[in-house]
Amino acid sequence: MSPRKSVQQELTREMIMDAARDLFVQNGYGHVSMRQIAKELGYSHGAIYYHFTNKAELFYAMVQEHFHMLDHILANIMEQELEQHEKLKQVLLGFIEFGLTHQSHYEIMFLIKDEEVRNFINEGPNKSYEAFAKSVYMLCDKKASLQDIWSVFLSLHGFVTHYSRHVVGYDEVKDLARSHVNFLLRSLI
Amino acid sequence: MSPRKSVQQELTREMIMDAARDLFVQNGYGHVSMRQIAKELGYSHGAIYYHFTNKAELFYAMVQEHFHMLDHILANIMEQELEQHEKLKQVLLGFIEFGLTHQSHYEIMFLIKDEEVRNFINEGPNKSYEAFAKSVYMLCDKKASLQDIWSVFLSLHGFVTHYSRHVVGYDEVKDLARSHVNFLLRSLI
DNA sequence: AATGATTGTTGAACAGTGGTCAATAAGGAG
DNA sequence: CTCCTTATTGACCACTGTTCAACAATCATT
Repeated sequence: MSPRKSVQQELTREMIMDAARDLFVQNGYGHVSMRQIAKELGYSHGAIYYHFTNKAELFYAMVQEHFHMLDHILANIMEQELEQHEKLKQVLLGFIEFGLTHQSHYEIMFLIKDEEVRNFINEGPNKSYEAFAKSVYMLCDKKASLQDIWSVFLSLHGFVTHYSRHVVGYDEVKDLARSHVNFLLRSLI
Repeated sequence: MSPRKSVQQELTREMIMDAARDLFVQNGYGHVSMRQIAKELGYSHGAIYYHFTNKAELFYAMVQEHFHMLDHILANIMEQELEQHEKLKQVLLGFIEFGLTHQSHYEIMFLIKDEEVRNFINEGPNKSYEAFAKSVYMLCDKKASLQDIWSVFLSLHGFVTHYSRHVVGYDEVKDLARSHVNFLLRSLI
């Protein structure tokens, strides 16, 4: 039974997440095993369970980062100096771009049914959605109903989900995204 | 080594699919094992592999049935005597109802990323979508663009996907579905 | 009726999974 | 130089999808 490593290479949450992120982005949630991650790091799989209780917890830790990322992207767009209508368009496109650029993370954020993972997801989506909804509401001169904003979200979600499934990058569907957003804006304003 | 069963109880594709359907509807694709299905049937799991090459093939066989079901639902609505506008509404609502009533099947039809399953899926979705698109096109007096119809589909897909994730039945979101459909129709016509 | 070929079922085996846990050693504190 | 906490290991468990040699039941042919 070989012992633990010396302190300069002690395993950390960060290290695990970094390794997991890479594998995860390449293969998706379902196709990354704890043993793979451990191997990548040069540790035994048991070690990971010292730092994370679960596969689910490990992946959700990464997801939290990405909800923040989404919030930032949105906030950035809001701070730009653009015509209101154009800004609204950018917000919706920004959501799609985020979803298709971080497909694997979008998957856990909004797609995974796995109860174990979902147990960790509570505030994340709600908070992000609230920021999204508020932005859209402002950019519509407060003329849009909450239900309509919700419909917009669901419709963007549909776009991302569909093209995520066929593993397409954002660039490849930029034009379609634009057209979709225009379609949605037509009934929003 | 116990031998095979006598002919009155010989295993068939139908029998396997029936058992699989039940388990699958209850637990979703990822949480049904071949051994479970075999147990349900009173056979060893190896026997299933005589009739289906794969778990993926088994489940896709069921999915094909459900694409036909979706087509029928659509065709039924089209045959009803309704005002055009109302009929269009029913088509869109019909899609959502189908998706939320057969969540597990919708999952494989439109959601699963698994390459193995996707290898079997080729014509199914395309054919169904074409029928859907044609219907919508007709009911709009041929005034809607193909891109808009595609956007409608993606938006319905988003609705189903979202509420599927939270395992809600159609009845519980009927009103929301209606509101979503109205939102979409507003920019379609 | 006997023989042979085909068809269908079994269960052991394989490589993989997530997760647990006793054993063990490294490093710090006294 | 002890004691204690902390981190790591790897055997182990129960499970997964899949393969396949062994074998029996059935059908076809002589």
